[in-house]
Amino acid sequence: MSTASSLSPAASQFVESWGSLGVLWGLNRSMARIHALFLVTDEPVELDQVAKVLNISRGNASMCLKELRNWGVIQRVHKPADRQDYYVAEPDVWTTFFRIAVERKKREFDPALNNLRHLLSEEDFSDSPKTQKRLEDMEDLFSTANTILGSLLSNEKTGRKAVGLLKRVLPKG
Amino acid sequence: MSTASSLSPAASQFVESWGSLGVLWGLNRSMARIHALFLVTDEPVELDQVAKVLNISRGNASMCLKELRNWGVIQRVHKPADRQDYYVAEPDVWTTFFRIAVERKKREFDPALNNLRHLLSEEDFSDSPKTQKRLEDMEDLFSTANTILGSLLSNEKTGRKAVGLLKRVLPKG
DNA sequence: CAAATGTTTCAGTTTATACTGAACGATCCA
DNA sequence: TGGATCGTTCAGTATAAACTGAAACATTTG
Repeated sequence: MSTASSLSPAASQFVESWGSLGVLWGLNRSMARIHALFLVTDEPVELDQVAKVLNISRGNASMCLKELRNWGVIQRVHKPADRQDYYVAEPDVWTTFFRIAVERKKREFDPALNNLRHLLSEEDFSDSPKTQKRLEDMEDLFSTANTILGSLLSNEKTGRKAVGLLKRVLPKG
Repeated sequence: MSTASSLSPAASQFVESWGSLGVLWGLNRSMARIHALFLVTDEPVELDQVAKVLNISRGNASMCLKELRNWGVIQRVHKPADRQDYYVAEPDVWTTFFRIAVERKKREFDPALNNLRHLLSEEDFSDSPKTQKRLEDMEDLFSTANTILGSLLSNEKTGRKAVGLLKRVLPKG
């Protein structure tokens, strides 16, 4: 698709679109653009190329690459007799999706649930039955979400099966 | 729980925690704090009280209340012989959850999917089979998500049943 | 071990988002 | 009809998030 140093118009458009679209995944604009670049590039790419092609600073590129690696959606690779770091996208988009989901649950959902549980156990809201009920329902909702997410995300294979099953079993919207 | 003009320490703590936690739902801090205020308050509350109790401007309170109403998570109510607008939270937290999910799909997911489909149909990425495959997989992933979400969210009752089923059927994380 | 090459960090800056409060418009009531 | 009450809007301001670029750090090689 793309050469090492510039992008075709089509690829470029994809990169920019993915930039906004990536917010859905929880990536910021630069991270999403970089990820898109890898998605449309077969060859391993190194930091300088990323910065140059996307017109961002090396510092930003470095931080984003690190973060994308933390999320497990790109990998660092090396070429023989070349000490530069190259990066490639995780080839399987479903794996990518699951990795991000797992990571976001860990970073965002789990602390929120702990916080909520802590609040509801420490504090006494019970002088109003209606309020009490609502907060209990809220905890139930979060706990249920936790159970389902935990199950779907504990194991990628299980998750994929469940997704396939859901797709077949659910009535058409 | 709370009187009309101030909050108990417990309620106050809940409001502040929900403020950060609400980002998970897609609300900003003020919206989440206001929503939390309604969750721990039985009586209908009016704009001035919201602004005063949460220490935010009337303008901000007004905009947030409007937005929360758009999301369908609070309702406007009136007292006889009183022309002020009062607001109460949707009492059912699952309904609240579904309304927000429906709204976010509409606002965030659907346009993203359209964008992606448009890109993949208009542009030709096919000179690299690997890249082409990845983009097709991506479209498949989004389409599948669309089908599942559409089904779960098309009807609240269906959605609730599916959630209950999932909870029972899935293996423990 | 010094120079060259490649990577990371972070203080300062830019950009995007959220918030304020005064002005305006609408509705009610004397 | 004119003042009072209540709600909304929006230009300006504050806060938070993202990004830059130069300096520091690490690694390799002659």
